[in-house]
Formats: sequence, C-alpha cells, structure tokens
Amino acid sequence: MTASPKPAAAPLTERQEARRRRILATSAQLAGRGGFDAVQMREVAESSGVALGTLYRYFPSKVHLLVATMQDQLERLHDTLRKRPPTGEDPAARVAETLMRAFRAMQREPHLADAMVRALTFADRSVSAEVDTVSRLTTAIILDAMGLTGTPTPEQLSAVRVIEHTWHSALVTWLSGRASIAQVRVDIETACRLIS
Amino acid sequence: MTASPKPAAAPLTERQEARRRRILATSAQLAGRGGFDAVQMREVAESSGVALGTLYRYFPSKVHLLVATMQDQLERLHDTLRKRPPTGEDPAARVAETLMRAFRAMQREPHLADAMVRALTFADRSVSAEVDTVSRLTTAIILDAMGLTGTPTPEQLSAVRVIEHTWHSALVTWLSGRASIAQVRVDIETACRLIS
DNA sequence: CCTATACCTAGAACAAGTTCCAACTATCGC
DNA sequence: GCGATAGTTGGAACTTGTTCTAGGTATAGG
Repeated sequence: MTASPKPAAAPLTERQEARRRRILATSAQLAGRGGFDAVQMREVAESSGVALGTLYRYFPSKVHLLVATMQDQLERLHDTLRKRPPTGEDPAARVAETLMRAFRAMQREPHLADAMVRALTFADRSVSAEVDTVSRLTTAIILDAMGLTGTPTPEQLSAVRVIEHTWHSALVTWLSGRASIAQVRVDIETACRLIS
Repeated sequence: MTASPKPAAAPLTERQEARRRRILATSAQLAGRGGFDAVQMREVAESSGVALGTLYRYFPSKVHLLVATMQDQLERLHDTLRKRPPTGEDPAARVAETLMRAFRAMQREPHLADAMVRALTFADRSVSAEVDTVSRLTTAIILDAMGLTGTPTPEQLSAVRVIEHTWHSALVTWLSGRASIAQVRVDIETACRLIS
C-alpha cells in the first residue's frame, strides 16, 4: 500500500539491466534442464558472467531469483494472451481456457515450472513483496480473461482468489506426480464454476 | 495402489517405535519454536538422543520428517474432530467450520504450521507417497465433516479437491504474511460454496 | 555360550546456499 | 584530470542438509 519500505529502487544503468537479463535467462535455462535443484547459484553466476557476490546483490537468495524468473515468464504469457485472448462464451469458460493454456506452457517445460512453483510456495516472508507481485500479475491475467466491463465485485474477487489457490495447488500436485493432467483440468474447471 | 515399492515395511520393535515418537516430538517442538528453519537435522538427532545416521534411517530427509510430523498432527486433529464434530446445518457450513477450527489450531502454533506446510508444498516426487497419505487424511476429514450418507459423487469429490487446494494455498499466503486471517476465512467459505 | 545379522553410534566428509573480504574499476561531481 | 562513491570481482569461509565409514551393540538361531 505505502511506498515506505522500497523507495523506488534506484534505476539500473544499461549495463546493469543487461546483467539482470543475463542472470534471468541463465536461471530459466538451468531451471528448464533440471528444475529447482539444477539452479545452482555458483553456476548461475558463472554462466551469466558475473561474480557470485554480484548475483547476490541482484537477487538476495535463490528463491528471490526464481520468483523473479517466474515474474518474467508471467509477463511474457500476459503479452501473448493480450494478442490472442481466450474465445469462450462465458467468463468461466474463458478463465478456464486461459489457465489451461498456461498449463500447457508448463507441460512444455515441466522442469522450469517445477523450479518456479516450488520457489513460489517455499518463499518465506522475506520474499513476500516479490511473491505479491507475481500474485497480482496472476490476478490481472484472470480478470482480463473474465473480460468484465466495470470494477469486479467482492464476490468476484473472492472467486478469483479461490481459482488462484486452486491453480497453484493443483500445479504443485501435478508437479509432484500426485495428480494427472486430466485431474488438473477438472479441478480448474470446478473452481471456475464459482465465477458464474 | 500396489504394494511393490514398499513391501509392508518391517514392523518396528518397541524401542524403535519409541525412537520414532521421540524424533517426531522433537521435530514438532523445534518447529514450534522457529518454523522450518529451526528444524535442523543435527539438533533433532541430538535432542532425540539418536545419531544423525539413525535419524536419516528413520526419515530419509528433512522434508520426509516434517511431512511425517504433519501426518502425526493431522491424526490428532482427526481424533479431536471425531469427539466433537462440527455443528453447522448444511455440509458446506460444517466443512467451513471444521477447516476454521484447524486454522485456529495453526494460529496457536504458527511456527509449527509454517514448518509443516512449507515442507508439504516443497516436497518433490521422492516424498509423494507420504504427501499422498497426508492428502488422503485431509480428504477424509473433509468428507467426515460433510457427513454424507452414501458414497460421494464425482462432483462432490471435485469440490472437495478444490477446497483442499484452497485450504493449502490460503495457508501458504497467510503464513507468508500476504493474507489476513479474515481473508483466509472468506476464501475457505467461498470454496465451500462449491459443495451445495 | 557363540556367531551372524541387522541396527546404532560418533564423527568425518561432501554439497550447495549464503556471507564476507580485500582489491579492482567504473562513474559522477567538481 | 581527480578524488569520492558505489559497484564488481575472485575467492575463502561458514552453515546446514546429506552421505559415508569404521567400529560397537543387541538379538535371534544354533
């Protein structure tokens, strides 16, 4: 709400911005190969061409790094979705369609999904600001898919929150091999029934 | 489903059963003090009066240990609930009441909750059997609260799954300080609307 | 009693996340 | 150009989860 704890973080120079991108790219690449465990801070630093201390200056922990990676990926997804919005008839169908599309993206890169989702749910309070950003992005994506005209009602917001919970937790169960793809779909569709 | 990977695990002797209990008690105690990070394997071993190697023989990783701790706690909750079942009129209200009761238990021991929930969502495939046990226990608790007469319908099972997702994920957001107690209540109640 | 077997112990060793340090470098105000 | 400041580097050091080893102990079958 207030801007007190983070005073607008000094804008990065071009070189710094480039370093940051390089680090995020390396992170996504390593995560894509072997998931959470394969993202090793020394290797990220080395492959990104920065010193370990520098990596930690940019991302104060492995979890921070992976949550930032997720934010990065989500922004891409959001862009894609803006270009090709869901086509379903009612809001519930559009939200389900959108989430299933995101889910298919994760199926293409299950290791990357593993790294990001595990980091997200493992994050403690020290990462809450960053996790919150990811959460807001997800909410925005869902609200976009609903395509509502005015401000969402409190009931709609509650429904969206439950859908988001279901989304995260269903992903966790799928990633740990305890739920099938079909099961995830059903769960998402069930949660989406709360919209209408 | 099959019994192939775990051939009924040789029954423990009395001394072994006692060791196991001691370890779980220590785990819960340390977790209660400082959450996930405060449960350090060396300290668990020492306080339980067993060697580190023995601790690892009983619980092959810290996550295994904490998931087993959660299972232990859940069984206690289930017993309590059997003695004093929820009193709401309809199934949805009873489930919400039950989960809010569980939530209040967690509020009394937020650090313990932190350790158990973080372990549960961080668990990878190597722990899926144990996590599955916890999940089944949770499902049983919810179905009990619904107090249904016959076999649950597929729709009811889907609803229960979404409620369970919401429960886990809402806990995670509460533990990381991103949602208030009131918010968790609303989310649980919203998800429970899927029952009726 | 005796030994084979499985279990337990103390502790070293290893792996990866994180912190710290001393020296070097880029950059900005003057 | 010059000093002050902040950022970067390479690398050692520390922490905690996990593995390994060599030897000790309980116990069941003979």
